[in-house]
Amino acid sequence: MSGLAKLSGVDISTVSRALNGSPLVNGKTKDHILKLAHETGYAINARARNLRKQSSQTLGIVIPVYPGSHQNLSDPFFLEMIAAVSQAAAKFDYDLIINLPNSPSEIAERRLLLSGKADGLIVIGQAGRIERLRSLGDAADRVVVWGGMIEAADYTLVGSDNFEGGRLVGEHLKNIGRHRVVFLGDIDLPEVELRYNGLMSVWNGDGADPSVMHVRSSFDGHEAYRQTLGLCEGAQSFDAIFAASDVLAIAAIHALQSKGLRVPEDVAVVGYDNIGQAAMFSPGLTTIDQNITLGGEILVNTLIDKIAGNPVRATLTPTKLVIRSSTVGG
Amino acid sequence: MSGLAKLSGVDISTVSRALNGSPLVNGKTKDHILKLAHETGYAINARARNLRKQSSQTLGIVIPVYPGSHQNLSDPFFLEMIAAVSQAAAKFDYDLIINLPNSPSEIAERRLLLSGKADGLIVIGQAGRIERLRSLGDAADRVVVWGGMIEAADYTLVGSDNFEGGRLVGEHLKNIGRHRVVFLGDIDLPEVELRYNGLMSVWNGDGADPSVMHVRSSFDGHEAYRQTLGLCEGAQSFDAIFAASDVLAIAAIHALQSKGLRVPEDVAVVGYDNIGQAAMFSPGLTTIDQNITLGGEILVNTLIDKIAGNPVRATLTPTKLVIRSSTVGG
DNA sequence: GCGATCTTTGCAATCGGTTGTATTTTTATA
DNA sequence: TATAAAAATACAACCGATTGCAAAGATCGC
Repeated sequence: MSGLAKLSGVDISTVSRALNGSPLVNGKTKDHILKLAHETGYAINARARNLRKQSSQTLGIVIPVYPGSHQNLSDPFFLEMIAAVSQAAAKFDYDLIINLPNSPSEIAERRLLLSGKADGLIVIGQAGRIERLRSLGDAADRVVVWGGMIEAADYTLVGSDNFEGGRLVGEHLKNIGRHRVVFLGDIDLPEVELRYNGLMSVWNGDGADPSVMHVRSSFDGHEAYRQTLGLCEGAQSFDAIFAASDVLAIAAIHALQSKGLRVPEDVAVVGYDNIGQAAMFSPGLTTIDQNITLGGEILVNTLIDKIAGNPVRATLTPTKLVIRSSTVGG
Repeated sequence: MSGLAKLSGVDISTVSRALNGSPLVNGKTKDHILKLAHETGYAINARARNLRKQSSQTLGIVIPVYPGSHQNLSDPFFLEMIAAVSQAAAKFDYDLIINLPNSPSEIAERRLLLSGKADGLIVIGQAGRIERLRSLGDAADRVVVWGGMIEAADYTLVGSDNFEGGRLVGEHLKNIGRHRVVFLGDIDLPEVELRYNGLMSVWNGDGADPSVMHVRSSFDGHEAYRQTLGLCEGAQSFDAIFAASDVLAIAAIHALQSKGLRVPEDVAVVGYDNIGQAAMFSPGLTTIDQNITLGGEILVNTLIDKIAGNPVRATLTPTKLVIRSSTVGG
């Protein structure tokens, strides 16, 4: 910038104003400076600007996938969320720093904020970290969490309507006459519990005689595979599986087929997320679409609002059922 | 930091040295400062430090997925690569900025570098941007590209051995007696051309009478699906498909099955990448494993070497065939 | 016990912008 | 033409760390 100042014969403060489109600069002067800047390929030094302006035009996204968490980053859900958030942030000229903590206790998230590397943080999922999120203190002003709506949260939450998602699945299964449903997932996780509650709500109080069995599985496909095999070997009969994610559903289908069961004739299977591959794989997967792209946009909009000091409240994004007859037969 | 200086009664220069483990500070003084820093939750201001040190401890990763590129970020390959690079960078205490250019001509990559937001750049894939990569000029000192080894590249390349990958597939198909092979992909892309060449090399000069047909498809699953349908309706017969990515292979399988063809009895299918879901989906997919995790590590190591001014050269990561009998029948 | 040497600490410049305020130049008004 | 108002530009402080160099304090040898 001092180079540009010398070239154009004005003070660097004028160069700075010209480059930032300030109305305090004469039109001709501004054009001249802009031309020189273009010719010399000048780019404003972000480090200096960040220091002076006390901001970094960067958001952080925290993906809680550490060794031993039984979920890895290649779960398409996370990856589609990263894409959605990145694209939304770009619209505001924000860059995105991605952070994968190495352990549940790591405080890399706060580090990003306190050190000023990021102006705000998007945390994907609250499982196992609710306490820590609640103790963010003033840092909470610059954090938005993706997750199921829970009472205990005093931080800003954005998430899809997990209860409604579960309800839609329940309704659909009921419509196609399935009554012995297995819920595959870990209901200790807030989002999963809400889906389970939604499923259960369908049969509340009516005369049917459904049975819903909970089979616990983390979000790891291999665990779901083993659990489903065990299920097949057990005494309980069932005609449908509602899995807490598409990855789990696909693993379950694989396990069922390896036991000679037909999908959907013997067992209907429904997943959750509608990941990009869900439609492409065979059999195509019936699932709940969380609209991750919209979710990412709302996360970013909400966070930028918070950074600007505007009050925001928790947001639910809509949820819809995507039926592919190959897994639910109807 | 000036706060810490006041608290501990020393100059901020001493605080700085203590926090950075300089041997120029008395042991007791250092302990005292560290204790205070811990108690007050102090974190070094990265903005100021970056400005002064002329570095940002941040790498950028550029994923060339723009509207109209017929490939979207949810291709698990990209996403697994992001994970691998992010984890490798974390080992060196580097953060990772992810950049998704909006158009092929966008210069966001240079912007990250010139503005100092990133110390170096990892570019995933060189398709359609070879010229621009070649014109990086001195910026090339801080750029590493993931892609197939091509002569024209005067920038640093890291990639898996695409020729060998193609050769392994060809050999395998030959071993199981398939001779009318369809190559599904776009051989105008350097990486894909190498895979194709590897495939062709298997039959060079020997007495067999194979036919290899090239069916062009971008990396978009829907296009591969349509192309495969067209193939089934065409006059040419074939008993194997080698697809340039797992996403394409899965789409092709889906298309074949919708036409009543059996995989692998009628048509064997092989993919490329070994994405995490490849093993889980049914039928499990035979494919080439590029070892993305290792690739990500090498990318980061190489880039950090370059940033440090060390000379580096192009690197090939190994490639291996992963056979799942459900798609190749043997 | 005193100069020489080694530790430890402080001072001040620096990184490259942004921005409040002062100053100069231009334009408008009387 | 003199003067007030407006526009354009320059000056200088500031953001919060790092680091070369000078200075102060501690230790040592003789």
